[in-house]
Parts: sequence; C-alpha cells; structure tokens
Amino acid sequence: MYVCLMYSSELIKGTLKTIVLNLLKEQGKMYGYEITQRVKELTGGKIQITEGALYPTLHSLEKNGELATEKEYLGKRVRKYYTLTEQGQATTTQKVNELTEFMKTMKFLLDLEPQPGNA
Amino acid sequence: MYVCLMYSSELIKGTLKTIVLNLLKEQGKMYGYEITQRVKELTGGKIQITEGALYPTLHSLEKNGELATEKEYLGKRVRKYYTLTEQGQATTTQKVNELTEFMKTMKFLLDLEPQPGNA
DNA sequence: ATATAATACATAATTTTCTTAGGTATTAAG
DNA sequence: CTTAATACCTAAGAAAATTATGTATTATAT
Repeated sequence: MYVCLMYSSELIKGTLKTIVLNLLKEQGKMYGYEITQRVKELTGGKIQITEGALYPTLHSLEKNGELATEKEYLGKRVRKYYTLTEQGQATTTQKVNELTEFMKTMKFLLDLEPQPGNA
Repeated sequence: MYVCLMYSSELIKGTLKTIVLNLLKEQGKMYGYEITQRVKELTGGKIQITEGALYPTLHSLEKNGELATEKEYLGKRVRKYYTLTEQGQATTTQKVNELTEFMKTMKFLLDLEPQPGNA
C-alpha cells in the first residue's frame, strides 16, 4: 500500500499566503481549486493545501486588497479567478523575500555543529 | 532610531519545536531562558522566541517524553535544564530532516519562473 | 442508466499554536 | 535604591489551520 509522504501540516502554517501569492505571480490568474491541484502537482503531493485553509485565505487576501476576482462560467458551473492587484504584487515580492531570508536563517540554525562534549 | 528587523511572527509557526529540539541536540543541555537568548544571538535578533511560546512548548515536549529535566540551584534562584531523551533524539533527527526537505520544496516553489504572458 | 469520482465553490466547529499580558522572585547594575 | 536582567510560570485572546460538512455540476466507469 502506497502512503503519500506529506509534510506534517504544521510546517505549512505561516507559509500558505506566500505560496498562494507567489503562484499567482507566476501563473497570472488562477482559481481556487486550480491552486490546490497545482501545488499538489508541483510538490509531488508533499504539500496539499486543503480547501478549508485555502478559501478563507483567498477571501482574506481579497478583502485586504491584495487580490481581485472575476467570475467565469463554464456552462452552469462557476469559477472564481484571482489575480494580484498592484498592492498584491508588492506584498508578494516582500513576502517572498522575507521567507527566503527566513529559510536562510533556519538553515543556519539547523546546520550548527553539535558542540564537543555532547554524547 | 534603530528598529530590529524581525521576521513576521507567522513564519515561526510550526518551526518552534524543531528549533528547540535541534538547539538541544547541539548544545546538549539548556534552560528555557538560555534558549530564548541563544536563538536571539544566533539570528542577530531576527528570530525572537517569546517565553509565552517557549515554556508551553517545553512542557509539552517533556510531557511527550522527548525531553527530560533536572533542576539546578544558583543560590536561591532555580534553573530547569532540559536534555533530549533517546526518543527526543530520534524525533529531532526526523523533524530536522523534514524541515530541511520542506525548505527545499518551498525554495523550488518560490523559484519557479513567471510564465510568459504575465504582465 | 446510474453510481461514483472529480470539479468547484463555501462555511462552521474545533483544535493547535502563538501573542499579549500578567504574575512571582532573585540577582546585578546604575 | 531603583531599574534592568535573569528565571520561572500561566491565562485570556487571537490567528490560522484541520476536520467535517454542505451544495451543485460534469465526467467517468460499471
């Protein structure tokens, strides 16, 4: 039986907004369900964004003026496309830079050598 | 006026346990306050662990059998030293590996090139 | 034909985890 | 002698995810 090796969900915490914003910067225009599938695909299933986490995040980003929406109809089904506003683009750059710096710091912390004397 | 450039606190979420466990692996034996100061020092103030976050985490790790404690008295003041149990060492290795892998995945996600066609 | 899976949106209750704020007490420094 | 630093702790609240639903359409498999 194959069990998907996902990262423990606590690691996603705090990075979800940045992932979503950056993906929108790269793809230009995406709808919610597409974001979940794209992230799953890009990470080989190791990061899976749940809809319960994604939709509230998208709504909050929109409310904050980072994202704009437009609806598209496919027959009777509706898709809500999200794009970055100008403000959202600036926020994305800032958040991606911050996360990049944070990961450098974390890498430094994790790569410290054990002190002599530890069993 | 100098303002310390800290990472936004949401980034710390989910990595606190790993930071603490890894630091204990490196240093062998530490007390709570020492951990806050050491992390602050090692990161140039960019990561500051609050005591309100740290102590509950230490208690929970101890309760879970990852950490063992011993008290040391300096005059009338008490210090509670934490060390990794055998189980804690295994957990640390696993959590550090997981975080390292996660950061690789995140780096990959953040480094994707914008698709042609985006303004 | 019809049941199931996939697509596509959404929200509510709960849990986890951190922040903020407060508390106690000892020791060092101004 | 007051303030800062050291050293522990907890509680109320906020934030952000999980889990569990709910609705509805379209595609796929039996």
